[in-house]
Amino acid sequence: MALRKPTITDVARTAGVSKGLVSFALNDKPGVSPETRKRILDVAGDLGWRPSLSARSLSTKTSFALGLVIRRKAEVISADPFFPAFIAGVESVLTEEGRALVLSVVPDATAEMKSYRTLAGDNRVDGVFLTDLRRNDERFDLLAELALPAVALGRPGPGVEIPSVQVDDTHGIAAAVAHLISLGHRRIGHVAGDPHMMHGGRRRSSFTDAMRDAGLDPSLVIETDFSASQGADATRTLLGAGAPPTAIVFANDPMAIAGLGVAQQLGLHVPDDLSITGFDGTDISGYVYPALTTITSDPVEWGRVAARTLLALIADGSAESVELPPAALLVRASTGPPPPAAP
Amino acid sequence: MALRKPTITDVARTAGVSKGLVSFALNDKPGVSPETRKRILDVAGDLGWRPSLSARSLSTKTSFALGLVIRRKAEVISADPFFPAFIAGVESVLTEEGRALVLSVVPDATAEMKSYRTLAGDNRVDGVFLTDLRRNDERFDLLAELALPAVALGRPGPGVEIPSVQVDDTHGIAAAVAHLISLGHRRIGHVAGDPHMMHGGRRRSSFTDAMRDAGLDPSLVIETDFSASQGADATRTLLGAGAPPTAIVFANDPMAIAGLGVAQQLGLHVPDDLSITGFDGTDISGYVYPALTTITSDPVEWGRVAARTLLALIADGSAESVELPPAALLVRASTGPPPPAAP
DNA sequence: CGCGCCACCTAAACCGGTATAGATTCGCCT
DNA sequence: AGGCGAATCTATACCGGTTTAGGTGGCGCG
Repeated sequence: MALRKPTITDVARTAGVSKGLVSFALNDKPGVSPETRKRILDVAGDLGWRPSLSARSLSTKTSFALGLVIRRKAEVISADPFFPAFIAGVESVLTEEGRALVLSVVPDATAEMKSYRTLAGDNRVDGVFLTDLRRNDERFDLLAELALPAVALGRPGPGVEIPSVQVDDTHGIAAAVAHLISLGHRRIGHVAGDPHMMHGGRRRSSFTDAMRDAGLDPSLVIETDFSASQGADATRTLLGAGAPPTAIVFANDPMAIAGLGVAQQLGLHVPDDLSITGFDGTDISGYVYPALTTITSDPVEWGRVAARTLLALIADGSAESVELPPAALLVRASTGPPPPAAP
Repeated sequence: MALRKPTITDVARTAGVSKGLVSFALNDKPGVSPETRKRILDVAGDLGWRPSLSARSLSTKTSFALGLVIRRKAEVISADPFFPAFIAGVESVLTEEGRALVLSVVPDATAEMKSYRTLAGDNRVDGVFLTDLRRNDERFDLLAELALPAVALGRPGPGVEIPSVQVDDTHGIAAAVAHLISLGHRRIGHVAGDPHMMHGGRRRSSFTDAMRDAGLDPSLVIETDFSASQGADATRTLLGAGAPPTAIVFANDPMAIAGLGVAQQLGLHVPDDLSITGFDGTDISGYVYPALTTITSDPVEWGRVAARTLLALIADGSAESVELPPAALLVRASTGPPPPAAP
């Protein structure tokens, strides 16, 4: 009756070897004859031995877990469809590797810093994912101080050496603008995300660049915090201006959906009176009416690749950054030619 | 220069006591004189000592972490706004307690079971949250076998002894039906969730009960998996029927939004031609047009209470179930009187 | 034949805490 | 004065692995 779960000592005794040798066999280190190794592993299998994670952690100082710190106010967290999908991707890799994901959701910068410190200090994780990169991100210094391996989601600014996994969303925004221009739009607005975040800033400058390249006015931009609420406000502001845009490029889907709501509330018909594009290709964006033209990335794949990259970084001490396929424009029903009235 | 982080031995040596005593002082156990205790804690503070989590885990067999296993296909996970908010609530409690949340996202039942086994076997967590309760849920037996403390989200069926934290969503559905009836609706449909899930089943039967109590036909119900996609399909089916309903009660917000999209696509005006209610009170539901009448729960609070309950269960070996304030109806613009044509 | 070397394996220290058994001190009681 | 018990503290085993320092035996080679 195996009441207690077997330990390495049980395995050693049963196999008639020392426990050190069992450890060698387990981690296939040299110095164990093939026959002995097989015998040990067989015995371990028979006994149903699974080495204790805590004991391993204590002696190796690794936790076999990765960390993800998300900084979002509780009210806003649900609005962002990125994380659940990203996490699903991460998990699909981690479970195969017998590792776990430690999640930390914090409301503000102070708590965020403390969270990284605790995660590292308690040896809870062997590495972390860095999301929502910001300009002059304090976290880079912190991670260096803590000697905590990290993979960035998105391109860190120049001078930062940590590996990253990114998609080129520039291309997607440019494609959206090109699409709208080809439909005949000339006054195009942009409801941008948080300019302090790298991706917010990058999408915004992609928009500006694309407009300028086309010889159009790139100044119809309103910055937000990516929330549906501010997306709605921004839309109202844009549409209330003297010469409102005939199309609006939103920096994410929830804001686009909120913008669509505002337009409809104002009695505008989308896309006849106003064209709208989203960003992210969330599930729900295909089911609003009209279905949103949006720019799709693949957050699940992003999670998978980021997890593999971080594991490689931890194992090898270095890892190559990865560029995922660029975000692609998915044309649906929320974009069309501008109204005849507007030139 | 403290290169190495201090250990209990350093503290003991500096304070001039044995390390056992330091351990006692730390966990305020009896047998330490007040002065000595203070001196030890002072020294610990000066040295910046933080007890090693791995070492503690090894000797106490507790991990100071809680687990959450989410079973969702990767494609669907983003659609569910519950989890991010719930997790934010859990975290707000855990960070204060110096505990972490280990998240596991799995695609199917097999992986789910394995996940619980691994979490328990590796001693990764001291307890778990049980979400998406199902009828004859196999997890109850599994958790008993693993001797893993758990708190259920929602009411487990009879005969199950584990503590739970729940909101009475019956009340919310009933309120929605009452609201629609008071507006004059007589043919009301219901796009239900997964009947294998407890909350899906309960909302459905609440609907049926409320309708029957009002003397109305409770049979206009279509079951779905809670996804926007199936919500859209169900709406099309209901509206395409011989005598379509004048109002539809959806079992969650994403389906309601998808249903709204379908209605608009069919040229119906909401709420003049069709009234719609959602469920969950997600952020985005207030920004679609018309803003959704919905039933609000408070998933953040739910997370907080669930976390506290699970911690109490782990600490004391037992905990009281908690009933949260019932879900409340939030009347917005998507509900109104039925069209005159329909009696 | 004796030496060195390599392959294989053991013994024991170690990671940093917790827990238990026993030592010491001191006050109090008879 | 002697003894008992409570309070306080020390020494040490222990949790279950990893890792290092040695030890043994067999073989090739001069």
